[in-house]
Amino acid sequence: MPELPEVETLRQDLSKEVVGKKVKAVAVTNGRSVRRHKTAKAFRDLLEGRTFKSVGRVGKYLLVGLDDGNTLVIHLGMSGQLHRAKSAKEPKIKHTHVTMTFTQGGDLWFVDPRTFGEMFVSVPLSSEEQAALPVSFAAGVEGAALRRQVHELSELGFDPIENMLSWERFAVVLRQHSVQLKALLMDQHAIAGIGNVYSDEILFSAGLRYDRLSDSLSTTEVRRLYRAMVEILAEAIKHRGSSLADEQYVDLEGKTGSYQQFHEVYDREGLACRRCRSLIQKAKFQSRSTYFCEHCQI
DNA sequence: ACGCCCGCCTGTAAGC
DNA sequence: TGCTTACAGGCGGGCG
Repeated sequence: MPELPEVETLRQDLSKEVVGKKVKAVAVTNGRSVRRHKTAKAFRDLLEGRTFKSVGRVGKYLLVGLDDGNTLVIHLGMSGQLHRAKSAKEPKIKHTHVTMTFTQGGDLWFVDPRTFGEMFVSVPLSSEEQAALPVSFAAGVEGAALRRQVHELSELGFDPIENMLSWERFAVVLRQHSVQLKALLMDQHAIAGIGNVYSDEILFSAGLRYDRLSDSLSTTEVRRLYRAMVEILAEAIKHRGSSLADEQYVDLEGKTGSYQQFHEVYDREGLACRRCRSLIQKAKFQSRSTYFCEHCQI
């Protein structure tokens, strides 16, 4: 479940913990986690001996800049975790699929029970190859250089924290499609980083139903949605993300986030809406659960 | 061409 | 009590 706020929390911690560290050894114990590479050895060879220079993020992707110009890309999928181990002797965590050991000491582990997550090293394309790429609508906005460097991510939409559009341009994105709001918020090609949890929280905060069509909003409603998106995500980052009962999101040190205590709708079916006291509803939307307040969201 | 939905996975928990 | 089944969902790909 890690979405933008959880990934951003990890990005902040990683930039303190691993920037400047040199990778001594990489062990892959489940090849599925590095499935974009032909072999686990190909992945290892691109990482061993490299030094981590920076840690960026686009949407739900972590981008670790390497000293040779390549980028280590990490996506946590549903159940991925990164764990900072003090040493390789620490008790193993079940479902640890990739282990990195640093020359300065300490380990970074990639743990992922459901194996939807992945890691890969992205090598920049030649200028001819790059010219042949389809230009995503977000290209040209601030920060697009980072995205172009990782061509695998060239199709991602704008990041609402790193590269938020003006509300007027956001209105254009909404009017470009005629799609239900929750689908648009979760569409990574349009907006990068929002998943099932935060889409519900943003829509409640904006007072809009999940099934309202994106091109049906008044100017006031567009502004409310814009404000809700920025505020909810920023607030969630401040509280180090959400840790839910089954998802078990934890940070590098194994600590949970605390934003779940501020959730207004997600996983609150049958509980009273804190704004109007009517009961929070649960519905199926595109074979996914959706929580909302029938009274507060129109 | 585009939108929907399955398959990939495992752990947890409800239900019979 | 113990087994089976449903559910959780990000994302790529396939099908309609």
